[in-house]
Amino acid sequence: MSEERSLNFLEEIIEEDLKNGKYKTIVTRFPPEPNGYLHIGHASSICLNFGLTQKYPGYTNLRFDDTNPVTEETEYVDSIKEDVKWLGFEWKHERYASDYFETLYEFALKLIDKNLAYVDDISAEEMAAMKGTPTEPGKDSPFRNRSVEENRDLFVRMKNGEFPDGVRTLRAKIDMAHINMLMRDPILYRIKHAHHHRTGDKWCIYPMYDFAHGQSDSIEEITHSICTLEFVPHRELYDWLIEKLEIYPSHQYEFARRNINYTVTSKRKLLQLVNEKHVTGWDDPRMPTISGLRRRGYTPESVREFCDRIGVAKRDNMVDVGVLEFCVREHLNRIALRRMVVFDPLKIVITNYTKDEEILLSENNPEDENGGSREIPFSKEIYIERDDFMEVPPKKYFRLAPGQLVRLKSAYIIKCEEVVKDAAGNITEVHCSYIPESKSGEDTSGIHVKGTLHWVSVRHAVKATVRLYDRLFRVEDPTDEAGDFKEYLNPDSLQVLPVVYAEPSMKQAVLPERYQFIRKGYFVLDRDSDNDNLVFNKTVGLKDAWAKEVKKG
RNA sequence: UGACCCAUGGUGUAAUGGUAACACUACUGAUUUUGGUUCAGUCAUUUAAGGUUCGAAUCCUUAUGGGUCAACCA
Repeated sequence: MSEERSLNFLEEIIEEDLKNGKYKTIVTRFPPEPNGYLHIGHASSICLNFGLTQKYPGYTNLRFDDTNPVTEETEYVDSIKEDVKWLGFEWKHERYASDYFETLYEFALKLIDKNLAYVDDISAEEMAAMKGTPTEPGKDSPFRNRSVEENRDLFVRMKNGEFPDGVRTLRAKIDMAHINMLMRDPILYRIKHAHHHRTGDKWCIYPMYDFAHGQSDSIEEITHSICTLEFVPHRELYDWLIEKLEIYPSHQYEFARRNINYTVTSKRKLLQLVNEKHVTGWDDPRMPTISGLRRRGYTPESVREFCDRIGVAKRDNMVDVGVLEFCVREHLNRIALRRMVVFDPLKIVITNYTKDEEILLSENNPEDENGGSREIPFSKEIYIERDDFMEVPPKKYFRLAPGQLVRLKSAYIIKCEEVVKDAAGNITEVHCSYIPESKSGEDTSGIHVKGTLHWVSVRHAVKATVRLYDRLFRVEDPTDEAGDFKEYLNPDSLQVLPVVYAEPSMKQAVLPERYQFIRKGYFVLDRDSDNDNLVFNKTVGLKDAWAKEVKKG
């Protein structure tokens, strides 16, 4: 039973650290900024950080990187917590960078006292101009050599609110000619007279990312601070600050963010889609957000499985959504209740059926022996799917056609006898005969048919609404195309079928339950449902070999 | 015209100097009361060129390609 699974590069680092005694336990953190909802890319980071401390001794904190009050809101904090929990993880401590504002302020003072930070009065424009370029060194600010006393005085006054936004900053004194642009006297604090979602109006100076993240890691004694590749150049500054501050040495490690095709995973872009109403909200089922996936019907298990399968590495990647879809199908196939729902009805009249009705039994899930079964009423008039009948069938079509036999799932074999049309030539109904000895479970007819159709009794059908989703974008990588990424939105990403016909047991449909509409796909009840109308979201379709066959021609 | 990161099938991830593996996709076929599921099978001389070595995807050099860095964002 020894499942030899190779380690990813972070696990290798950790095993090495554990083996050589560098650490006895490890501490990681998941550090979102509460300025948007979490998306599938964050799920990878969550699974990674929490997964590591499930595998190795230690724990994971949830830390909100809330150092920019103008973009952050409590609504986001709440959604993030909900999403992490939904994914199935428990954090040890819930922390906020804002918990540390006082300490961070002390840290800044310490740097000033060591003559490693100074207050600068130049404007943002001047600063940018003096920053240099990757190939040219920057220039020292004329305020770079202020005395420690003056810096201290000015910084305290910045904190006390004596200056308006933007007129002064606190910068680290490193090297304006440094080859790493981030080391060219980075800004540590800026003035923002803004209301913070947690500290209110207490502060008017706020630390920058580089003066908050590593310090928070250090305060929490995070051993392995894992972030994405774009922070690689920040590591040098991360280490410099920890060294100069003489605080707990956390270490930063970077991995490549996971990209998925036909969607975008950037909070900024997702926010645009929400604000400009291209979707109904952060949890629109088409969104790659955790809340969108949840509403779409994805299970936490399937999302975790996905993250596990795509792994972690340092190379750029573009994961096919097909993997995500495979993961939900795999899980849903095991747990979803099978139900029959006809989307586009064609009425079948079984001419030789003389009973008023009868109750048939059908299994809830063929994958689950203990899944039980439910009752389905059968009668003389039923609906089948319009495209399950063809007057002139192509080769290899084994659904209903004139003279052809077909089985109605969990019921009888029927034979098409007559096609009824209206004056315009449209097929209005199809008359069939049934074979009484072919009843499911007690079939003595000896007849074998290739096709089995789902159906619903006309008289007993329950009306419902179904929402079908397609990929949000028409192209694999919308951000890689010319022009605005929104030009590449898929105009047909949502299709609503206001009325579909479901078997009566669907009246009992409940939200957490997952359903497979036989031969259609997986569906979940949406919160927009009410007593008068059930609304279902399509999570993902079934694999469809026939559709492929048809496409091939 | 700089620094840093990266390069293995269509895709993602392994192989940690000893005859390239797993999964997804695609394609075959078998089973099937879901054209689903399940099962069996097919699909790469590891970006290139040198070098080290008995032996290189792995180490070295160079080239090529991709990515990142000049927000008072994170």
